[in-house]
Amino acid sequence: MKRYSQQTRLLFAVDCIIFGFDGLELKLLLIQRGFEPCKGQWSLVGGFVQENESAEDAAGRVLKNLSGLDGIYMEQIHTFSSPLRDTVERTVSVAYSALIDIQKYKQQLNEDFQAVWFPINHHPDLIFDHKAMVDMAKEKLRYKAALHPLLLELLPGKFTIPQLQQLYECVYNITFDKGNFSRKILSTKLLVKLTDKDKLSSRKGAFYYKVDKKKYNANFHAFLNFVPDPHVLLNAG
Amino acid sequence: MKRYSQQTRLLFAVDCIIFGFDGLELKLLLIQRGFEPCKGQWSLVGGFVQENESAEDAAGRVLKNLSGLDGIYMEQIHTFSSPLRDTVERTVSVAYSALIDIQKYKQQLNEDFQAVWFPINHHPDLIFDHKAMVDMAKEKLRYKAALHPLLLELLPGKFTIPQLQQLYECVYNITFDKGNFSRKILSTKLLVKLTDKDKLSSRKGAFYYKVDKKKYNANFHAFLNFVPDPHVLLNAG
DNA sequence: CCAAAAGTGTTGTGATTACACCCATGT
DNA sequence: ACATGGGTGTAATCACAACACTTTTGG
Repeated sequence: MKRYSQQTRLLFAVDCIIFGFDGLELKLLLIQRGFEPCKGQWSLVGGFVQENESAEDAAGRVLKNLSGLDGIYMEQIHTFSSPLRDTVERTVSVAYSALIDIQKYKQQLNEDFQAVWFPINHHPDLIFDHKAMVDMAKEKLRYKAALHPLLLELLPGKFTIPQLQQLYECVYNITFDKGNFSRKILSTKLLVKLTDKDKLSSRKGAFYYKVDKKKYNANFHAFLNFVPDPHVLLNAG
Repeated sequence: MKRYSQQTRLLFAVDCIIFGFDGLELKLLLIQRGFEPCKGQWSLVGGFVQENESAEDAAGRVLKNLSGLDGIYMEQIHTFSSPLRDTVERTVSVAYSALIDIQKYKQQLNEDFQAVWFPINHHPDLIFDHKAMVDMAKEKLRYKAALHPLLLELLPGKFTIPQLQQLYECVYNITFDKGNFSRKILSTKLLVKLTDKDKLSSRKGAFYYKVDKKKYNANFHAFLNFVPDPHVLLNAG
C-alpha cells in the first residue's frame, strides 16, 4: 500500500532570510533573481538541494557562496510546501534564517549576486511565498532573541552597549532605559569590557565590549527575558 | 545555470510525534511499521505527501486517519533531510508534533494501526532518525509550554487544577507549589470554574474547570513564564 | 475525629522600573 | 562653560517563592 516506488518525487530547495545590522537599522539581504520564472524580481537567496547534501548543507553552501563567510549563525525556520508555491514545478523549500555581521560581509561580498540590503520594514515585493518566509523569520527572531543572546551574532567583533541597545530597540520597536539595559546585559557576564572607546557618537565615548565566546557558547540557552510586554513579540515592526 | 530540469527529485514525507496525557504520565503514540524496510519495528506515524497536498495537509490527513479526530493541535517541528536518513531511497521528512486528548482518542481509535502509547521517557528504539524527531519535539514542547498555554490541549474537556499541575510537573520533571501553581494558572483567566468536583483523588474533591476557548484563542500568545529555572527546559526528562 | 488533599493567606526577598544624578570631553 | 551622550545610584514597586493555615469529607 505505501510502496516507495508509487510515490511522487519533487524538487527540494532552500531559501535564506539573511539579517544584518548597520548600526541603525535591521536589514534584509535580497537579490534580483537571475533566471526564469520571475527573472529580475526581488527574492531571497536560495538554491536547490543537491543529491549528496542535506538542507542544512545546502543553506550553508548558498551562504558561503554569497558572502564568503563560514560559521554563520543559521537556523531552520520552517518548511514551505504548498503545491502551488512555485509556478514552474512543485518545489518544497526549507527556509533558514542567518545572522551576519554586516561589516564582515562587505569585505567578502560576491559581486555576482548583486545583493542589496533593505531595511527590514521597507523591502520590495518578493517572489512566491518569500514574504511569508521573511515574516516568519522576523517573528522567530523576536521570539528567540527575547530569551537568548543571539542578537550578538549581528554585531562586529567589538561594539558598545549603546550600539547593542540600538539593535534591541529596532528588533522590538520599543525603547529601553539605558541604565537598566546596560545592567541587564552585563549581568549575563557574556561580554568582556575592552580598554578602548568608540568616540563617534558622543564626546565622552562608550567602551567597546566583545563577546566572551566561551561563556556565550556555554550559556546560550540561559534565559534573558528581555521583553517586558510579550505583545511586542508579535506586534512590533 | 540553475535550471529546474537539471535538479534531482526526491521523496517527501511527514512524521507525527503524537503526545498524550493519561493523568499521570506524558505519553507518545507509536506504531509497528507495516511495510519494508524495518517492517515490525517501532516508528512514528507518518506518510508520503501526495501530489495535491502540502505537508500540513498530509500530517492532518495522517492524524485524522489514525485517530478519527479533526482539529488536533499540530505544529511543524523540523525538517529532516540527511541524504542517508532513509535506507531505501532518499526521503525528506517534515516532523510535526500533535497534542491530543487521550480520552477522545480512545473512543475513535483506528484499530488498523496497532498503535500503542508509551511513556515519553521509556519507549522502544525507533527507526531511522525518529528518535531525533521525538527529542526535538519534546524540547520544543517544553520551550513553548513555558510561555504559552498549549498543554491545555492535552487535557479532556473538563479537568482539575491538580491534574493540570501533574501534567506540568511531568513535562518539566519538577514539582510546583500547589498554591502558587493554582494562582498562576487562574491569573491567566483562561479557565472557567465548573460547579462539580472530581472526588477520585481526595476526600474534599477538586473543582473541575474548562478552557474558555474564546480567551484561549485570543490570548494564546501571551506569556505565562511558567518555568522558574530555564535549565529545566533542556535537562528535564 | 483523623487523614489527606484542596485551596487561601501572608510574609520576605529579589528583580525591575523609573528617574535623578554624575562623568568625560570636543567644541 | 556647556551640551551631549555614557554610565552609576537609588528608592518604590512588583512578582513570586515559601510555607503556614483553613476547608472539606470519607472512613
